[in-house]
Amino acid sequence: MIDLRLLRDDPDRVRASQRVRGADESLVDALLSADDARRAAVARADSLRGEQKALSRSVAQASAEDRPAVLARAKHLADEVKAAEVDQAAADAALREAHLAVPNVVEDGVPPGGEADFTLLETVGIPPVIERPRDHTEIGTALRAIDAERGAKVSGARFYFLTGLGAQLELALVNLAMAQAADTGFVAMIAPALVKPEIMEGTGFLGAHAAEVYRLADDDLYLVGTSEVALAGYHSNEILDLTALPLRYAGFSSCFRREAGSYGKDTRGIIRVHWFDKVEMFSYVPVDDARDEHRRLLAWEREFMDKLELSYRVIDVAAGDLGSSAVRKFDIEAWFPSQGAYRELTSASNCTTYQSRRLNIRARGASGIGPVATLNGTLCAVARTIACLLDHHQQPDGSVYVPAALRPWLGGREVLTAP
RNA sequence: GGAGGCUUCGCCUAGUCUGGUCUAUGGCGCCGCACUGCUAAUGCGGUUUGGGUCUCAAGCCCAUCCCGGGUUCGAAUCCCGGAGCCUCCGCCA
Repeated sequence: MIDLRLLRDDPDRVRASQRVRGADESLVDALLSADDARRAAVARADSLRGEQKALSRSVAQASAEDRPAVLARAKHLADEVKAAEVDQAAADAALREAHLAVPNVVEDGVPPGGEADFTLLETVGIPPVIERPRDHTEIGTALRAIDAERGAKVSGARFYFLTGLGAQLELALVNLAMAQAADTGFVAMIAPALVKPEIMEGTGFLGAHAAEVYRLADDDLYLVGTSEVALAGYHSNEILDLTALPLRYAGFSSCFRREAGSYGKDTRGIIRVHWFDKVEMFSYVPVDDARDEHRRLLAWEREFMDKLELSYRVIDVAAGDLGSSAVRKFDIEAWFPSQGAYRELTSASNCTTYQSRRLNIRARGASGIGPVATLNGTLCAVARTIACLLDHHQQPDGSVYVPAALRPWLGGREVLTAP
């Protein structure tokens, strides 16, 4: 939810944000009028309620002969209050709906446009030159690290087993990511993959991307699509101590995505799957520090990429591709030789106060209680990272080079070879 | 899954049976002031959270006693539904 005060004071800024997102500007005016309507309804109900309260109090003191008349008036007033409260509830609901429909106000400098309109910030490393590169599915199958066929047999398309070296590789990546996070001051977390509706709603994933989310109807729970969800919900309905910020968590959890509408995309291998594990960085910071924290998250993501000795590029995602919560998003795309293309491995988003408002997370400081900013960044989305490692570090003899940073977690192994 | 108990403004707590100055008691903590060589102690005052109004200052008003309904002129209090925690029984990795 955006700040209604900002909306009232500077609606043009919100309109401009909608424009660069390619989103509907009229939503801004709908929100403004819903806000006005709600305040009017609240004022009316409040004053009626005040009147009724005063009259009610007088009932006990009224003399016996006055009482019936007072009661009759009070009863009438009670009906009016009830009607005003119905109006207020409707106005509240209308405001909330209009409020949820407006995405976060994008940061200055974000490129306008859609998916293809990103700005290239930097290219790091030189993509390896490989003659007739094989893709990760072929390599992973030969190493008996990935068993996609049995994944499909047991769970369906876009499922897989990591076996032997593949399983060890996941554990190594998770360990490496968690070790880096701990060194950087993050609190390690193993987070639930099932969350309540209000948490899912609060993180903004039930808007435009609702079709992506698995829902367990029998239990009214959602499967998270990213570890960010549980980490954002962790402090929901809390007032944090401003001096205790930043609070930084590194969460490990499974993530689930329906991949609705992605038929035909990345059908081979484990690049786009219904389930994968992930280590995610999540920060709660003072509002003024969000921009800097965003750059820090990106730097830590790059550090991890460098440890994996991957060549990659950093892009500034265009406004139309941001998602409702983020004001800006930096993606790291690593080189996949078999595809001759850079593919997204990590993503760092600054959600400013958008999620914290929805989840009712605030901070108490010297100048009172105020909002906090939340940010998230991928440290390691395991399945896709394994896919990239196999592809990027493949050797002519079919083995796979193991980056030095990963070796301690793989028993010192320098190359992966078929067992 | 079954039975019982509990949930009050940061923490603890009074109030619930018997509806009405509950505009929620007291303690702890915290903040301010006073006193005092300093600290401590003591005294006085303040201290839930959100919303509305407003010269966005004070003030005033409304909501808030786990959540949602209901009864009533009036609900922390009565009724119904739900959640969480605790104890016991059953089941279970």
